[in-house]
Amino acid sequence: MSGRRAREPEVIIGLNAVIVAVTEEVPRLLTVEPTLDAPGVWEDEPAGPPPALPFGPLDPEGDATLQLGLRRWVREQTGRELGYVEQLYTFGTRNREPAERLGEARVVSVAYLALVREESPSGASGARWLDWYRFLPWEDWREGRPALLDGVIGPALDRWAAGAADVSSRSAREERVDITFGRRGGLWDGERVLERYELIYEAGLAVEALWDHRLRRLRGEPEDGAPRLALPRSALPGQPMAFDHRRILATALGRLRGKIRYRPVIFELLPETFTLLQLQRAVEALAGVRLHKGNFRRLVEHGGLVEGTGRLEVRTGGRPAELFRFRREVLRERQAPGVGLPGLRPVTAS
Amino acid sequence: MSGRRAREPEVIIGLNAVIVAVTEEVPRLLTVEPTLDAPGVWEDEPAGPPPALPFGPLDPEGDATLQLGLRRWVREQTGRELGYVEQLYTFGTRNREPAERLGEARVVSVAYLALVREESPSGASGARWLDWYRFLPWEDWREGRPALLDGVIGPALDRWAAGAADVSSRSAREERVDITFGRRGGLWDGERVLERYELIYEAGLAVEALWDHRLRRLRGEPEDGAPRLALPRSALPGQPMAFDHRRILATALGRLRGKIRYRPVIFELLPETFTLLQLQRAVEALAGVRLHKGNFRRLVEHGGLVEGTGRLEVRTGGRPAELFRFRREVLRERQAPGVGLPGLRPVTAS
DNA sequence: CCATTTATGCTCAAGATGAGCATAAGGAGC
DNA sequence: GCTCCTTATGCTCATCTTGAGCATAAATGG
Repeated sequence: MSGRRAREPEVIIGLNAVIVAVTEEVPRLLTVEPTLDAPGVWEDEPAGPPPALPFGPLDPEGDATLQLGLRRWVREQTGRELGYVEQLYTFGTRNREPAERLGEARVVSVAYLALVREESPSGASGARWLDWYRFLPWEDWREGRPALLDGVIGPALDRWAAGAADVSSRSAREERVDITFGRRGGLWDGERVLERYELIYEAGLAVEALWDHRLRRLRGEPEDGAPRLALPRSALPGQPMAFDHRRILATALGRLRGKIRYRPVIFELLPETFTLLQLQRAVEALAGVRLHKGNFRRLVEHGGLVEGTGRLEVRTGGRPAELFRFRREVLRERQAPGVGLPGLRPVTAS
Repeated sequence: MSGRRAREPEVIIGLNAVIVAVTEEVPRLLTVEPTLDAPGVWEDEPAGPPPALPFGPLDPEGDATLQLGLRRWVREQTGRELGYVEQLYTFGTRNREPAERLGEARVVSVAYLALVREESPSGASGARWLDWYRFLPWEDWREGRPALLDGVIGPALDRWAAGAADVSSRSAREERVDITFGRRGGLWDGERVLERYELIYEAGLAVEALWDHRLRRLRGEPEDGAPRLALPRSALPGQPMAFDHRRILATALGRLRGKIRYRPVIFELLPETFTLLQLQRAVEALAGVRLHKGNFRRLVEHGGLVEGTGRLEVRTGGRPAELFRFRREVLRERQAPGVGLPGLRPVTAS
């Protein structure tokens, strides 16, 4: 077997958590200040180091499973006990983490998605709940098609496609842009969040490309030319996150949007009882689109996903609404109990 | 940060590949003889060491990404260049791998799913293509409900549920069995493959439980009592695989069944052109159910997933069939182009 | 009392789906 | 050539599902 060395190079398993809550119709993300020091990488960032996802290393001797390791350090760092946790993806690209810059070790990160209910400010210092659409603003279509798409992103993607080396790679780029962003008669697919972020990154619309290049330089890696940003820093769409954390966030959002369609995970984000509008608003917050009220109600009520409690919520701003709860029995009745299929389509009127 | 030690314990990243092909309506899996030696673990196996999934370690210095590492050693070991590759899941439970038994290192395995077309016998020694339903026979409903389910598995699951410590944990077990295996009016959900395997493992229906326990003993781990098999070895459902590879296979099958519904991955397994029946048989092989011919045809033709070539296939055994090809344009036309939604439902008549 | 807001129930057309039937066009056996 | 068998292909039809909108109910704030 080639490539193996007598002295094994060291590997560290990192565990990243995308901890999500929905409050006041806003999908929020628990962020921290980046803990691993990365001198020089963010030195010219006007706002200081960008927000990072919570991170902790696996204890290879102490943690019996990866998920238990994640739960352990989230508990240690925030005092919070996680409920619903699901593995997202494992990121192993070299030089993702500044720790690698020192030649210490290869860092492979296993990212998890956690859904929590309450939005307590959290015990950790520097921890903050932030609207996740501030990092991926083009994903929020609840107020209509984001102006960013036509004003900033579209033209930059066109320039990127036009800048391809030859004709065939140009048409490949064009097709990729069309499919990923639903252009030219195509449809916007809410789940292609990661593909869109990666395209935006490649097209020079993400500052992270600069930082990544700086890290590679600091480590003396082979370079394929410094990336050029397509726009001045202040005009780039969305706020950046530390390291490759925006990519992880995009993975989480795409996965979650898919999952609410066929598994009742949305209830992990809601209180025990809720009105149907609260439920709808939570789904809309994740899906990033507005839904038809009557049809949504029919979907969840006739679909057996919820049942009324008989109690009323009076602080609705209008007629009082019945409080509903999740109906567990649906798990054995229906094949893929979730909201959607294909119900998750944008709506014109409410 | 608690739990960290001055001298970092070693970690090895393993890369596992579930390499799948469909030939002659049989979904096949590339297996090898287990390479890591595990003395004592399979000593009383009548048939010798069980088949294993191909495995290779990540080269932390040489491999720029995990997927490139996977592609590298598959190329090195089998001479085969992989096409479609998708990350499946990362398995990090302690003592999964016999290498850990020696106290050498913690092994964390990133499993990948690869879809290939041809079924060449492969260059590696000991490599074999095996029908994957031999490992998970209860997942194949193409010839009707597997007799195994009522004859062997069902009663054993009932005994397992009845053996719970108290009433509430018993009813929890019962509910889990009902949902996972679609009992008591519930529906069989083809995608819950992993959940079913895990239940079968817990209920003492998988030999792997014995091996795992043996490994823990050899390492001097805390034991929670030797697992008792629910049946004599020869009566256990399905053939075992080495280590936790049957679990990885179950993960792959479940993921693939889900994916064919909304992404056109099925075409990765077919030749450039194919008849509609070949396409249907391939889908059935993965989904494990028979489909309605007319409706399937309507789904893929009207759904714009395929287009006729005008050429005919004559060796059909009946009237010649038109050869079709995948229609790439569907990627930009449709939201989730795949076979199903909800089309993938078993059928009574053909 | 009225405008506004949210809740809830209902209708209706269009489209998708499940199931089956009928006919077409090959080959094999005689 | 004829019959039977096999697979291909086209079509129907009842039933559900979905998208969109309307009407009424019940709260609040002026």
